[in-house]
Amino acid sequence: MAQKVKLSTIAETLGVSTATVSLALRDSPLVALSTRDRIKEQARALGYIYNRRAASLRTSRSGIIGVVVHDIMNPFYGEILKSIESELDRDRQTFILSNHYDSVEKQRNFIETLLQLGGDGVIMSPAIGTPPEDILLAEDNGMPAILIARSIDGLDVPIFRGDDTYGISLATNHLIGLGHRVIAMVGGTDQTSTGRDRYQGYVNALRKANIEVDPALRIPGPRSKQGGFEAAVNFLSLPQKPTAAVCWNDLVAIGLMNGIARAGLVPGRDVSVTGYDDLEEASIATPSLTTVWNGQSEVGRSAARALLDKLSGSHEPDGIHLIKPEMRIRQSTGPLRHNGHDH
Amino acid sequence: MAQKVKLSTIAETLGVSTATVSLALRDSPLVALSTRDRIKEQARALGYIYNRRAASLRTSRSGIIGVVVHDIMNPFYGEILKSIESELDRDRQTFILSNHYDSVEKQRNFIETLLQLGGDGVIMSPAIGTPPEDILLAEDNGMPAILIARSIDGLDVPIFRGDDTYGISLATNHLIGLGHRVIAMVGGTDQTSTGRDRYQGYVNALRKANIEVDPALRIPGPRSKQGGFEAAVNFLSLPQKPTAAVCWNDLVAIGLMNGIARAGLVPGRDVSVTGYDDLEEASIATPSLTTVWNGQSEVGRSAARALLDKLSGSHEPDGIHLIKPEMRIRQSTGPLRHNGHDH
DNA sequence: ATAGTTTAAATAAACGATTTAAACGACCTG
DNA sequence: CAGGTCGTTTAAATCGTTTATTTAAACTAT
Repeated sequence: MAQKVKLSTIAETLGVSTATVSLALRDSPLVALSTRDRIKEQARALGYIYNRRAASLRTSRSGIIGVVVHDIMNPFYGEILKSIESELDRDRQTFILSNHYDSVEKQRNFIETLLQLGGDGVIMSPAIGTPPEDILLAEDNGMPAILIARSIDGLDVPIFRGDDTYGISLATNHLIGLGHRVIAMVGGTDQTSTGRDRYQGYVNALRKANIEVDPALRIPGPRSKQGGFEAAVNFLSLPQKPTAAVCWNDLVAIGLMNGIARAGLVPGRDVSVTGYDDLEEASIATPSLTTVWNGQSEVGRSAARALLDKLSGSHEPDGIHLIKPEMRIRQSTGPLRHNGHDH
Repeated sequence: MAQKVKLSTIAETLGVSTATVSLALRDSPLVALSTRDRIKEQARALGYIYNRRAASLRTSRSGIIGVVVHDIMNPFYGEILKSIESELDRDRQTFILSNHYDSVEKQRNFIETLLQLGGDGVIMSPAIGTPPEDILLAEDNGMPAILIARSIDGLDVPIFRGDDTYGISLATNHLIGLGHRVIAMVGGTDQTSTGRDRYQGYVNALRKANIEVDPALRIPGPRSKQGGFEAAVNFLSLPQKPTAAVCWNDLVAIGLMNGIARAGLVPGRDVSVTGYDDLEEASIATPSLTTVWNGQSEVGRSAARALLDKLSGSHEPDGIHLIKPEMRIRQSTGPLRHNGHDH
């Protein structure tokens, strides 16, 4: 490796000061145009590489933004991340990604690392049980946080997420409209705000239609394809013989449909299934999945935008921002058939 | 935000020098044990946050490792990333992730950013058409690179990947063993080393079984679930009426099966389908997918390990490292049925 | 010509850590 | 008691930028 090229290398070979070089490379009008060109040309010729840690030590702006979610391999977060990425790219910000797998400790480690690196801000979907202090740690050290997808009680930090209560009621109403009366809810957990909101939305819809809410029709837990697949056994052996399932998300729904198919029943005909999120995959599943679009791209885009705005001081995006979900009707739901699915 | 706490803050409140504090916090035996304890306690009490950019400016080691792949949302890379993550975590290295979506330019930007941040090393699955210079840019600036999954010709950099030629021949042989003679190959591209290797493996297996290779049985292109789904139409209208398909990867295979099912045929009975990679999803697909395990976890783990070893100077992992793939037989393949799949 | 402006470049002090050589005191030892 | 050793601490240089302040040169206007 050749000797490292720095500002002073350029300065010396050109007989100017490092200050001039620094200014010139950032196109400051304080430097004469001709000098600027000469300097830039020389920088290129020498293969100069800007040292951001030296710069940020001085300026205390690193251009680094952290993003931490439950699991980046989960396509729901994947779609959010994609839109965050494209928004941050536009502003030439580097983003550091991490999973917390719902471990508060792993999440705290990440925040600490980010602080050490001088991160400018952080976008996060907080781990289950995140204490407000962990977020305050970031804020108190000058690193603003924006929440996505999940809320934390007792914390005044901007948050962007879908309107879960409303969204799940859309799905439930759709099934009720098709004549279903025994509707199970598969997956999710009461430990997150999202989990509580979705269950509430389901309950609300049933009540409004004068259908009695039977807690035994709730199969909590599953949040993945694998989970939905395994829940099928459980679902099919419910004594109430549900004719439809409102699932926690698309993954659970697809897994559940696979499980149902494995048992010899036809999802969409014998049992109606709804998903949630409207992942790309929903439309190519067999049968294609009736689901609720949860505004992933919108959530990611606005959260990133909000953070950038906050950093540039243009305005404070405080409070909660709800994205309105939309129904997507496909083949996995159909009218109630009176012969049911006796097996 | 309270006044920022730095080494000198601790030093002053304790009446020692910053040198002592620096040494103490890193547990140097040069500092008396009692002093060390006093200092660490004070650091905690004041909420001191280590400033890595200041440190790395001096030491030129940042603790940052870059990882760039085609698309982190692709579960194949996801599984690799997961094992890289856990290996790097163990060494308390921060990793910065990026997609290049096969854009050489995006990839170069990433490498440049990483250099600016003083990245210690980079693990990458190079974009299609990556010129060797782009990798050398990293190496020449003291940032060693390790390749995964894809090779680049004319470059002497360690690489870890599955043995594609061998792996795909396993799948092809499996189908031949079941009696199939008209076997299509769906997906992939000749633009990557992987693509060429897999096609070669397929051709080799057919030749060895004295089956004529018909180039028209190759449907190149698809690499995603969506792609496989769309390729089904194409596949089903081939005049040769193939009874089996060797797919580029699990995603294509699952998409293809969905497409086949949509056309009223039963994958695994009317048409045999093999995948490649053995993603978690393969076993819960309907029907469960016969596929080839491609050693993702192994690739990720060893690549990360190799980089860490190289950084610590313990040893150079030069050359190519091939992971041996293994067959996973499930429900999506079955013996040739002589009534075929006329439709 | 002279004072006053403008423009261009240079000087030097940060930023917050690490590290090396030197200082210091206490404690031997012959 | 001069000199050496050992354990602990520190002063000062350094890493590569940015930026406020100075300085120098070049115009302008009177």
